[in-house]
Amino acid sequence: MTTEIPKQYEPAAAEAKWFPFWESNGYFNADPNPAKPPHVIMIPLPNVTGALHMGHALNGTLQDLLTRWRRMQGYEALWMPGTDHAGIATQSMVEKRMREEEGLTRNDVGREALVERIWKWKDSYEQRILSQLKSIGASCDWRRVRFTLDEVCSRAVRRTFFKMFKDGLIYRGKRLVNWDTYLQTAVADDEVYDEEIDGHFWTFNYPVVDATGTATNERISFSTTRPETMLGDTAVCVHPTDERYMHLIGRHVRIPVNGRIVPIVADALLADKTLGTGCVKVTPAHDPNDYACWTRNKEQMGEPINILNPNGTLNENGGTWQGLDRLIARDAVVAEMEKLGHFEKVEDRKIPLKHSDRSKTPVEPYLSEQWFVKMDTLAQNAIDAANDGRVTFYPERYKQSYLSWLGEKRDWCISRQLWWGHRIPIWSRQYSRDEFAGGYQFDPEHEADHENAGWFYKAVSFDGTNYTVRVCFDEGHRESEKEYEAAGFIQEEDVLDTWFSSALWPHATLGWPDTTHNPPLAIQDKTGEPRTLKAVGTNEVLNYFYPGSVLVTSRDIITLWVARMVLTGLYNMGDIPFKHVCIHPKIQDGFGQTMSKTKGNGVDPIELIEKYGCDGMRFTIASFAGETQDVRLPVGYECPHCQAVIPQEPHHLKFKAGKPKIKCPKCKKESQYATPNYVPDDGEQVARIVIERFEYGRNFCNKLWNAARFAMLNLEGYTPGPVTDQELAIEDRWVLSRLATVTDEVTSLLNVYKFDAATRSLRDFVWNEFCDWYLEMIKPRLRDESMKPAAQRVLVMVLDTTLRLLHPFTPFITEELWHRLREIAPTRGLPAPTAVSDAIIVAPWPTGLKSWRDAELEARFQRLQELIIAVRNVRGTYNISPAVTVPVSVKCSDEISSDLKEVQVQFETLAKSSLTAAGPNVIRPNPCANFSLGDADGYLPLEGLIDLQAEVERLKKEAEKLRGFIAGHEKKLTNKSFVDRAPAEVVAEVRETLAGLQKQVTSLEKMIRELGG
RNA sequence: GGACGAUUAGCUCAGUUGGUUAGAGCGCCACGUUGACAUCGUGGAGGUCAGAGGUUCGAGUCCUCUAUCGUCCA
Repeated sequence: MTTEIPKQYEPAAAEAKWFPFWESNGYFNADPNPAKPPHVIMIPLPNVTGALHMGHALNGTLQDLLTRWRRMQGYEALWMPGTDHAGIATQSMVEKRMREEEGLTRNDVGREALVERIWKWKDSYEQRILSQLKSIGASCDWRRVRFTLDEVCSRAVRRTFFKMFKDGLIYRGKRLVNWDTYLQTAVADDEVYDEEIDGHFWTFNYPVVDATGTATNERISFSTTRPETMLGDTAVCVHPTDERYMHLIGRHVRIPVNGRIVPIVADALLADKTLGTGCVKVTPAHDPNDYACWTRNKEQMGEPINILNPNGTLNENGGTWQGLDRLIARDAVVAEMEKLGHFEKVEDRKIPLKHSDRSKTPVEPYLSEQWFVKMDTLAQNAIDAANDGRVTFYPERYKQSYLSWLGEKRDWCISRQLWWGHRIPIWSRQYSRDEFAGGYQFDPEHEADHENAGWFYKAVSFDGTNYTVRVCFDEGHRESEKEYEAAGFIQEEDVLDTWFSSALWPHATLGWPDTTHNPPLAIQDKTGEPRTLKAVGTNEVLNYFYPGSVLVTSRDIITLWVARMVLTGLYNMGDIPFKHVCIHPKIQDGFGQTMSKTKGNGVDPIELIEKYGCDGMRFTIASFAGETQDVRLPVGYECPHCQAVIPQEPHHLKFKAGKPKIKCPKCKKESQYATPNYVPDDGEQVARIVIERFEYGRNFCNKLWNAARFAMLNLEGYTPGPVTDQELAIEDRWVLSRLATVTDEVTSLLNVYKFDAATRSLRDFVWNEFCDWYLEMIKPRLRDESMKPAAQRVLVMVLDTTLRLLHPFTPFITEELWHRLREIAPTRGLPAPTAVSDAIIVAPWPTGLKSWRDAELEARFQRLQELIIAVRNVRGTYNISPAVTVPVSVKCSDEISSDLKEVQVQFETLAKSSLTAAGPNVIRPNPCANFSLGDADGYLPLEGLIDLQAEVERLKKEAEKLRGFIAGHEKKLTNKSFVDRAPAEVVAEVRETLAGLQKQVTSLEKMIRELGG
């Protein structure tokens, strides 16, 4: 060994060294390779609105873990990286900043300039995100990085839209959106927030009319907070079983302010008998609930009536009030109703109102023209794929949310009134009936040629007055597009929903729809000749890597994303995009709130990596990823003055003006603290974020480091060579048996994505078995020249296998140790050694250890451990100085005694004691300290060191505990139904345990008597 | 309103198909720096498994209800 081995693991050094090593050697790259099976993971593309937090770190860690594991197993393992343009979120961030910093709106700068600004934003965040991913050790094929708006992905979007339009799956329809009248755009549901405002609650009535439209004496009363919407009413609605109104159902009322006659409909979902008058007005174009009611009662109500212009003023349906702002019109309508005698009362009321997050103004529900994808067949295909098991969810229960959402088959609204995104590739023009009949200016043959060539599709619709011609082009026909533009065709202003492009991610990133070339690499391969095969005229990358293996994501996008990927994969590729869907927990802060960018409670993984090391972070976070629970990470701030940890409180997360400070309760000093809301002053000592749970992983890494350090310090003179059965000590056979078991466990746990159990299994093995017992037990042999070679060989083999098992979890430390170990022991293994690989990242995953498993030996070994622990227990109880070696004699069967003699030397190493005698004839010395294990009784003659009175008490207490135990068992056995009905082996087991307990308590009682107790 | 999940030690979580008197890490107490590791070692204290019913020979585990929390969909 030439290099010093530090006493502490230094993560930063290993991280800086090994990531570039892996990347520059091309170990992350995956190319079609017929000699290997593929394993493919597509990253859940992070959006470019902001930096990653611990939720992403968990997601990334698991994908990397799986990728590294499969790579070691011999798969051609591709982990495809990339980012998402996230339409509305990104555009609104940029618009907001532009407004705040320059006072400009998007209309001031125009479409092109805005989009250019957003690209700049994207570039900087994408870089940040990708570097964060690299910091967590992500072994993505970085050459293949994609972005949903890049050329490759855009082509896929364009083709999919074209195909769907041509197949009649895309149509134009009306939909209620949240309309921001200030910014004059629709905003998504997650871009609005609720706020209570002071408002009014008016009650009016409408006169009921007879068949001729003449008012009767009856009136029907209702209440509203938005009287102006009366102008758009298309019905009033009552509950079908409301006795006050049942006789009116099917009759009509007249809206006094505009004279329109509308029906009285019955709808149990909208009307509530117990609220107010029990009757409500229905304005489908301006209220989501009313709109839903309209969809159920279309035939009676007629078309919804939109009364608003995009800027919030009344349109032509406002009659005399046309052009007035809706709020001014509101007063006018109230006054008119009062004048006409239909006003009943008004009261003040707090009204919850949706506001646009972007303009902070109230949004209006607004019926607008949108583009939709028909879901019936598409959704059904995706449902079938999950039902017949082509797509499997882990854990299984998440299949339900997938199925129930798809089962609704609600058509997918894909248009967004934005500038950042894939612009809808439809050009349209209206023709009057005469114009259209007078001949169509494009040569039909010309169009037919385009259509036959497969890149052009035309759809004509007629609304009774005008014809609308819509044409759709596939990608790559700009000249033809220009021809149509010259003829007055205009391209749609709207862009596609971001999810439309991310739905194509699994095949778009592999180059679809280009089936004749491999997809271009985003970054040129620095490792020389790429391994990509050079067959001509096919897309081998797509052929080889599709369908993918597993999608790793969190449950909140099962509907938005997972379902849609399956649906488009089936539609475009005729095959599912991935076989497994692994749903992992969500990361919450200490208050049970999901970490998110908007809440400001996100913790940057980089902070934790700096503090706990990348591997420590990964190991900890992998230990969270099990079947059920979401994970809480209580956050603290470390006082820069005294290092005390100050727990985070909710107010720390609220945005405050100025530089927020935190006061340390211990040293009473104040300091600025790290939050996503502001940047601390330069040179200021900042209270950094700490999450103490991550010490778990950091400590584990340090333990591993030191175990390996110990091993390497004791490998002087190591020689490779076979190890014979005779050379294997009991601890060797035990540790190998345990290692074989753990290897099996970890492998099968990873197969079903139980990362938490896998980390536990590994930690327990490394810490509680390898370190606590095995390393201690081989110390004597390592000091003995004749026994050393075999001990070293076993030690090296166990360490080697352990490192490989750990590599997917903790890649950096294992790579570092692998290289250090390789210097000393480049050839190793049992029973006969072989040369090891250049790097652990490409070392084979451990297999074939089964023959080492020996359950009987493990049981014998466990008896030895219990004996050692019992001795330690006595030492602990009497606080015997570690400097003192205590004598122990053990009364036991010849069998146990022979095992004991084999490990006699271990009593010194493990319990600082000397085994003076063992066997059936051992006589109990008196006075002494005692323990009983049932089949082995131990005596420690410690006159002067122990308090006999206390010893009697201690044994009595122990016996008492056992008697309780025994009572429970006896009770069971005297219970006839238990003996009769429980399975025989369970009854036998209880009998056996009881016998052992009785033996143990008998021994204790004897000891107590002999001590005079 | 619907669906899914959670509630186990002071904190954060395990607990496989029901089967000894329920485990881990951190924290806490005592002792310890002997040549791998104080980011450590040894020993210890600490839980009527949210509450109430039920099924069963036997329930943390299965069923019903209640309470609280989380998430998604309306």
